[in-house]
Amino acid sequence: MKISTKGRYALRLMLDIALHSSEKPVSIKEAAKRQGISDKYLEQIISTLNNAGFVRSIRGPQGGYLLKRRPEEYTVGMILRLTEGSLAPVACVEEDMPECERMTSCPTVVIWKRLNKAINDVVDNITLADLIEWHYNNPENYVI
Amino acid sequence: MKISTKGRYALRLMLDIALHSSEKPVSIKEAAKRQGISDKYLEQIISTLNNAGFVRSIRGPQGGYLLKRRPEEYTVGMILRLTEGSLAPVACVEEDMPECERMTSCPTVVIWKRLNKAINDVVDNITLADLIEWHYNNPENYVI
DNA sequence: ATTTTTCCTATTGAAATAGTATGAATATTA
DNA sequence: TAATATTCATACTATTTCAATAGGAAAAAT
Repeated sequence: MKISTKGRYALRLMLDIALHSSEKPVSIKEAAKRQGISDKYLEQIISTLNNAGFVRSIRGPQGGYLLKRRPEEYTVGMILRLTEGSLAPVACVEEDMPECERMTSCPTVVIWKRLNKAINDVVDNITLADLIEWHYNNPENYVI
Repeated sequence: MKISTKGRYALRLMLDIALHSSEKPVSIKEAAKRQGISDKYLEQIISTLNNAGFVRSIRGPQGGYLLKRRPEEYTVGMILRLTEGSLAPVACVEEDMPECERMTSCPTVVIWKRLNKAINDVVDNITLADLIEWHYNNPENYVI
């Protein structure tokens, strides 16, 4: 029941781009350094974000990445699902899952349905804009 | 972000014992057959439950397992945490975790805290007794 | 004594995780 | 136009986790 580095790094990367792309695109090298993450690994992650159209890429020197949309248009859920895959705690409550034949009599499915809803309610109601706002409201982040 | 078979099987096993031990202990062979799970694998799982004192074992022919306490005394969370380990979505929000040094300025920790709370709120508020009750309230389970 | 059960530990194959590595393609700028 | 900085694409690898299997010892009932 863990969120892997892929999802966590993707979130930090999106946030890093949001916070640092006001003047110029954010290169992976730059973001990797700031975040303390391997740049080769981040390259793989940005590729997923890029292919999904979450960011726009600019090649060559001075190139890098920009968000395609405004921060309020990305939920944590969108980013995690893209990079992690489904967040459902068990396969049988995933979207477009052919119902398991003992679904109606399964004594535990109610747990998974509730858990699934609880997880979705959290991740689908926090946006990148929220994270940015909280970041700026935290005095720690001015002590630089 | 998946619950593994260990946790899911442990839950089904506890429920199976709860439902079938009124007259005699439930043997692993029996439970494995009913649940359609490998009995050797279930043996490993029951051993965890037994070592934790969740069940009482009786050896020899006509032996098997009984719940140590009443169904209302076991939450889903107790069973899942025992068999799966911590349910925290990331390590840094686990109990007795030495705080990560950038905790106070971490822009994503708020997500993990909320997610953790949402997960705990679900699993710590469903007991085996609830599962049993729902089971009996489901007409499907009488069509046998 | 035989059988049925739990108990204990080791092994295994497959998949997922968390990266590294290599190099091509593209664009900037000197 | 050459050098450089970047993205883009793909392959590889080491480690760990997952989901069992396997084999046999110990205990208790008949």
